[in-house]
Amino acid sequence: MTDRFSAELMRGSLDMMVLSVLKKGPQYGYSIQQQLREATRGRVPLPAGTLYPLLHRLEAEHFIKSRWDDSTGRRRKWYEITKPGSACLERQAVQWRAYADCIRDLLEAAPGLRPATA
Amino acid sequence: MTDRFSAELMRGSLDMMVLSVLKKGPQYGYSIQQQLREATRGRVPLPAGTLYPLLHRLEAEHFIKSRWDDSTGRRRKWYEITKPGSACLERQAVQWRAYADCIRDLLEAAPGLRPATA
DNA sequence: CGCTGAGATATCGCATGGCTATATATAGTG
DNA sequence: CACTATATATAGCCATGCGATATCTCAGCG
Repeated sequence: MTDRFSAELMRGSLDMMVLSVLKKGPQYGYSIQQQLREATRGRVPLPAGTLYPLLHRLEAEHFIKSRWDDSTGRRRKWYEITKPGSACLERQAVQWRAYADCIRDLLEAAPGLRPATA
Repeated sequence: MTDRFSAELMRGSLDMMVLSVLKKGPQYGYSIQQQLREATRGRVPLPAGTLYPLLHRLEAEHFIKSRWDDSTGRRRKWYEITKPGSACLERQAVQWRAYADCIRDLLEAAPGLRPATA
């Protein structure tokens, strides 16, 4: 029931997910991972090998910026969404909603694929 | 406004889209391409370099089966969805709806990202 | 009749990006 | 002390969408 979503399915939305988490406030990598996992009831585990390269990419594109916090024993790199990042997120959200509607229409046009309630 | 959706966004749903078109009845490659483009108002153009390898892959997985029609001058390869293909499509549709709901929740949880109507 | 554009399929090679495995280091717990 | 959780990072693999390119047929036009 609550299996994780397939990697190929999530591809293309992961950036948006991470940005949407950061939109609520600064976070460090590990906490983003946890928040996403909890918010999706375990269906988006976002492994470290995906998360960190993704954050580096977003930073290289200036959609987020980071600073280290070495004050505690655990080195943490805090990330914050930038203004271009917010704009990008907004664009992605708009595009995503249009896409979701598009797919929904396609699925409903195919026989025998109506949602369970039908 | 009606730009095509980004490749990365569509990745992971293309198989499902093609299967959902074939669910309505047998089609040949070129006609699948046209139907998808029209049904999505040009936002899913599905170029030949994507379409044909995709069809070969689906056939290798036995989700669709094909036969040539050489009766007309134009060689056409007709595709038909199989029983396993229908089952696969149904699974993908269920997963996709769950995923879409999941993303919607994430986006609505982020400040300033509510749909335009809000 | 040759040219052009649409119809129709196919494949190569590149680019993107998610994942596993691995590495490193600290903190807390039995 | 061993083990788990916290915390970040990278190399290399793998899947797949796309542009470019190649064939071949047919319809229309001058």
